[in-house]
Amino acid sequence: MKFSVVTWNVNSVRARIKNVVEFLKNNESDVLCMQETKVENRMFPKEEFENLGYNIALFGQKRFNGVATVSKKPFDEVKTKLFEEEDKQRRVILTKINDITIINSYFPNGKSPESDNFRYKLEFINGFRKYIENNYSSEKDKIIIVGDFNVAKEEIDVYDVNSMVGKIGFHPKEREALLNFYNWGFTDAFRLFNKEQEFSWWDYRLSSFKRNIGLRIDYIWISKPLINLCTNCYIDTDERGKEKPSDHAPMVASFDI
DNA sequence: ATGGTTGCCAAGCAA
Repeated sequence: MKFSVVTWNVNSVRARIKNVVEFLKNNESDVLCMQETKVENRMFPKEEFENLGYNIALFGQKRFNGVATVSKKPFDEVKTKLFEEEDKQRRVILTKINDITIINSYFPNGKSPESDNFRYKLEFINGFRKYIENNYSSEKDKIIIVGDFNVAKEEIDVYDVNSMVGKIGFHPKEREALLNFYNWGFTDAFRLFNKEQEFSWWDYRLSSFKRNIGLRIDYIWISKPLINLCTNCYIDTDERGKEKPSDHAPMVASFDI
């Protein structure tokens, strides 16, 4: 049976609701994980998703951050506040559907490598890794980590390595933390199916999308039992070119479960 | 080039 999981930093779910509803109608996604919903739970546009047959799991806050996972199948478990480092800001929500755990995550941006925000970013990534290694087995558990990780994983994931030296999103310290997290035993689903350079985020400024100046900072990482079940993974770049887009494009992974 | 754009929410911050 086909099972599709989408991650999308929507940059405000209320500002993006038309694009999101249109996307779900066209794609019939089983699970959509949204980041930067920028809305507290009581103000979340629930009806638009319920009308399309989705169950909703929310962890929102006013103005900033906020994550939401919607699923056609009911959730068997919903969990927030997974680890200490993300306690203050609402950035992570775990859902379980059958035997598959999906963790929807919005990693801190980090502002600049000299800032407190950057130290928080590193603590967040390290705390997240600890939570995963303490609670899951990469060999046995079916676990999917998705979201806006705000770090480009490899050189191919940035538009120009030289101009990204020391910059936020590609600083050696955050890459080291991210790769350490990855090496717990994840596989980058996108790279199972795509060898070329592609991006998932383009700055709103300076016509970055038109010039294809972007980064691949959104990911779908899967544990070992899911590798052979994953049938495709791609970035829906067209979505970034539509009217009133998010600065991130959705990424879709399909599974045969 | 320390700019530019978007969103929240009504000034300035975060991205």
